[in-house]
Amino acid sequence: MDMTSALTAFSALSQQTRLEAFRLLVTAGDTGMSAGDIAGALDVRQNTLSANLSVLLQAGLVRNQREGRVIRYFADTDGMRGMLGFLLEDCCGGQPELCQPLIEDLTCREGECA
Amino acid sequence: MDMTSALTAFSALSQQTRLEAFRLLVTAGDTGMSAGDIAGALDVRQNTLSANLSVLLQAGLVRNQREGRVIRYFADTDGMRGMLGFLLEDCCGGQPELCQPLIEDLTCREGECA
DNA sequence: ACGTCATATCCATAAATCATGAATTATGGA
DNA sequence: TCCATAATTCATGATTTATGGATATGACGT
Repeated sequence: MDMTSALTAFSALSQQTRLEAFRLLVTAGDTGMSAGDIAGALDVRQNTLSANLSVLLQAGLVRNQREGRVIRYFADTDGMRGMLGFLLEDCCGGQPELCQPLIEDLTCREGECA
Repeated sequence: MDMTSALTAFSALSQQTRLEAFRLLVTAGDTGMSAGDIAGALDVRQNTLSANLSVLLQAGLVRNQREGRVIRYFADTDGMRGMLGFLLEDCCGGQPELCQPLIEDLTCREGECA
């Protein structure tokens, strides 16, 4: 992940509809959601959502897949990882004590996870 | 962290000078950097950088502290944590298998850290 | 008090971004 | 082939954002 890609990713998440859509897809996990369902859930017009999804696509934060008439979208884990890695890159290498508690907090609490 | 704060944070990081400044501060850790040093390192005009730092401040991603004539800036770990937590919120709760590898990859490898 | 250095703020202009409506492509069923 | 549905693309006007010059604040040394 380079500076330009990271900027594109952060920029993509800096708009309400896109951030909401992305979080929806993160929650949906491997199941994903169709463009129409996302539009319905967020109460946004179809073309507006479509434009926003394509921004997320270009940013590498979501993937999509045609299923008949429906186009299903998924959060792209690799894209997220790249973005977050870029942000924290030298934090971990240079200043472990800054990075460690941050990671710990993100990790699931109380064994809820895995 | 609510939607509005998260949007402000992502928006703050979606501009090159600000993203560079923030990463610089992440690397600097507890030492922080003066506004002037940041401007020098990034080769940006003083007033432009000042405006950008104030955006990062408002977004809760950096803190600052006056030291005589100099104003020293620091990455705000709590702010970062809030932003990332918001982004991954229901990923962890709802779909552990999506979240876990992401966290693992961010965690320092090979015991380099801590 | 004065000069100077380090930052911040104000203001105007240039540039980027966003939601919308209209038109378009692609798919599946009758 | 014709129609309806799902989604995208395009052009536009409105809003937002970035930048640079000038100016203001605040702190230090003399």
